[in-house]
Amino acid sequence: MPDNAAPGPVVTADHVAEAAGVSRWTVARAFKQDASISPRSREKVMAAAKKLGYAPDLLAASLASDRSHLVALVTNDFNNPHKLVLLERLTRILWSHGWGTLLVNMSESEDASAALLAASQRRVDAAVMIGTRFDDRVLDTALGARRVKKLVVFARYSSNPNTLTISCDDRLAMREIADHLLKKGYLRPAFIAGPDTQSAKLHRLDSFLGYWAQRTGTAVRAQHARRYDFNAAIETVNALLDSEPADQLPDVLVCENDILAIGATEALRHRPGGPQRIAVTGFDDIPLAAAPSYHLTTYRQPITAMCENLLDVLAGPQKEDVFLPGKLIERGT
Amino acid sequence: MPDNAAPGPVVTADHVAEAAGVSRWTVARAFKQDASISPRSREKVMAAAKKLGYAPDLLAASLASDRSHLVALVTNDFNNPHKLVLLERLTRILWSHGWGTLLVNMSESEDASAALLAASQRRVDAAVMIGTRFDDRVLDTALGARRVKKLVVFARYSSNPNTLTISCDDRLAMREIADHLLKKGYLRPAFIAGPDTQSAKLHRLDSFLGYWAQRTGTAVRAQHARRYDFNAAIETVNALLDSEPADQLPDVLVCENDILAIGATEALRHRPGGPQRIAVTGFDDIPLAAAPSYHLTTYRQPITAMCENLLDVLAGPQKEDVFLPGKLIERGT
DNA sequence: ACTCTGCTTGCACGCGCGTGCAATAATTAT
DNA sequence: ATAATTATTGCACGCGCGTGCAAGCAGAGT
Repeated sequence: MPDNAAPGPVVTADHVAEAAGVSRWTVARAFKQDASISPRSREKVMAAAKKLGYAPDLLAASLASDRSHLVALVTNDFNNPHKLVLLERLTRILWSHGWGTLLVNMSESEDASAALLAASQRRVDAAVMIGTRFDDRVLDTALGARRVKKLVVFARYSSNPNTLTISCDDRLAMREIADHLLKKGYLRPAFIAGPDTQSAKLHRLDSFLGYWAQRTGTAVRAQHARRYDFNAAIETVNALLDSEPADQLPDVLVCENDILAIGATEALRHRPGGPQRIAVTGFDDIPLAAAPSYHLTTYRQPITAMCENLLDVLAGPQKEDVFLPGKLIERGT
Repeated sequence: MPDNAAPGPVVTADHVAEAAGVSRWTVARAFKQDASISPRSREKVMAAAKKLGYAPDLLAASLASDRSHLVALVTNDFNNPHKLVLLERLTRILWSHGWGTLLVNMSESEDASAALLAASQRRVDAAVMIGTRFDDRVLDTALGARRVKKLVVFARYSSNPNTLTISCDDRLAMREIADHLLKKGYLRPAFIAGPDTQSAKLHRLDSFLGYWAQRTGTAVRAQHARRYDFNAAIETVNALLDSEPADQLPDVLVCENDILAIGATEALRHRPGGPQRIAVTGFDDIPLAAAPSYHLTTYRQPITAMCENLLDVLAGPQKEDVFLPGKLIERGT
């Protein structure tokens, strides 16, 4: 905390330099992590800086160094509370390591290029698509057109070779869920999927179907919701149940995420013919999943580990795609 | 869309100038809204810019002009899905008007000064505290120490004179809710409040109590939750109900926001002695409030109007605090 | 005392663009 | 046709700091 705030003109490194009796560059060194500077000079500088209330101007630093320490967080799905968890973790961890986060909303267009252009005009060091639907093809043009140095796909998959994926291991996750269901004696699961599955941004559907077939030799029925929200899930579940004879109903609904799972629970609970006793599983472990009314068995993504991987990616040169194991959260199912 | 992406060196205004056969400053003018430039030059410049894939560097522009067109969105409550609605609306509207949004997480410290310092180092033109709890006293030191040019408190109240408040009109809202309840014949409301009320960041509690007393002459019991989340609400409601004789239970729980309301509903539904038939109202109209299981009567804040007011504040000189009317959403209650 | 090594400091130059004014070209008035 | 206006364009300077190198300095070795 500065001893006396200088409400007048902005304090620059020059002022500090003068006050400390050193050159401007020594001031810069004092603020740099492992710069060659004597402890004595650093102390002098820091004292002067504190007195004047100086803090380096990151904007000017960005321009000079060509590294902004800014990353764009790009999203287009603001309906899912899980986004909030991701945002909280990402912003907290990134800021604590010196990265600023620009939040970019691409829900208007479904077109990443506009969002990435905007981000690149701010000179971000990287753009992170967090849990977003997007067109894999536009990424190339967006990358080529403007200098987005790194493009990370977070909590989703992309097969674009210019992109880096950091995600939960969906295949493993679905196998764990399937194993859990088999152990509990369920025999006829149905899968409630969302729109992302269709463009292979998530591998939950095919992983589950494949593994279930492998273990039981039976096929699983899947139904797609139009959007990731309660109401779409309710419609979808009703359509599913309406289309099956009463004696062939599924005994568990495996949902691509918690939003769909909660919608599914709602649908089952308010069926025209009275509540249905069908189990439900979700994915993400949003706070509501733990509420007594749902008590949802779900799967928690390793968000902190994913964020730490992101830090590595930001720091170093391009690395390989990362798929991390999450954790099955057993509740009511 | 650039005709052919230039993957090599970054395209600057100089390159465009050369390609268009004009000076660099004419290029700048072509991109400026109402600059004095002939239509012909602008066309030439735009054509060249398109061909080269040029877009102005906002970072350099910020440094040169001392206006970054960046605003910091500061938050510390990532548990409430309503934040996501606010963030979506704010980012969409601000970006579409040329403002970049820096998302700053201050959930670590409860201390705005660290967050504001970080923001100021990025030279934001304004910081917006969105629905945050904060210590009113630190704002001054934070403002003084570093140049945060404008500080806006969004969806909360602040009495700090150096701050601008843009919020829903809580007083009016609670009166509407009270009127609605009276019309429906409720007689014994209880108020479930959160921690913010204690520091007067919200006026919902006292507004409701005051107005109810004025209209009925009876006092309303209030109970505070420790945090804004389901579980805290569940505890709080159970404590409230346990402390009252069975024949003096409230007939409606008026909750400070939807999170508390949903927790309250959960608590009532899972009471040890069986479900309680007590009505619940909320505030914010989060998506879940519309789910069939809750079908919550609640109050929708005028977010879009609030965002447009924010735009005015960002564009012009400091204005006056703004309190906008929202809308009662009548559902199950 | 002198040289060599390694540590510390100073500095010229540039990052890409905005501002304000001066110079030039296009237009209109006389 | 010439002068008076106005529309358009060019330019020097600076925003605050990083980079890479060269100069300065202290201690170790001989």
